[in-house]
Amino acid sequence: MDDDSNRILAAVHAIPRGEVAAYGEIARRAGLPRRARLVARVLAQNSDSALPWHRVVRADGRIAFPPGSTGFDEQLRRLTEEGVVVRDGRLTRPPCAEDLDAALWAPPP
DNA sequence: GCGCTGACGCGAT
DNA sequence: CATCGCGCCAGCG
Repeated sequence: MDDDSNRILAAVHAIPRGEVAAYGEIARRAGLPRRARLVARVLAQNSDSALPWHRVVRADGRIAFPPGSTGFDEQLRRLTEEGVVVRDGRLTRPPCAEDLDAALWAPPP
């Protein structure tokens, strides 16, 4: 497990319940711009069951797994369970970097 | 080293 | 909107 992986995993852990982030966005937060594919690899390899990997989707709001695959179904199930609305494998509202920034950096009310 | 592949992203069509 | 093409990067044979 190298340092890059740890930063990526930390960024994924930071995604609030009910929110989602794009692979590229996670990479950016991990200090690894243009490494979206690396994020995908790390998630695929990761064994931590506590990791909210299902909150990571593609930049256009679509689930990365091929529709019908077990991974797709599992991610869809978990997102739905968190109240995230998914239709035809796509989020009703695509992941917004600014919204996520606000959610993560906003001071507690 | 080389080419292929993929849980990616983005602009063009 | 849906697709395509091309760039990108790490693993693997």
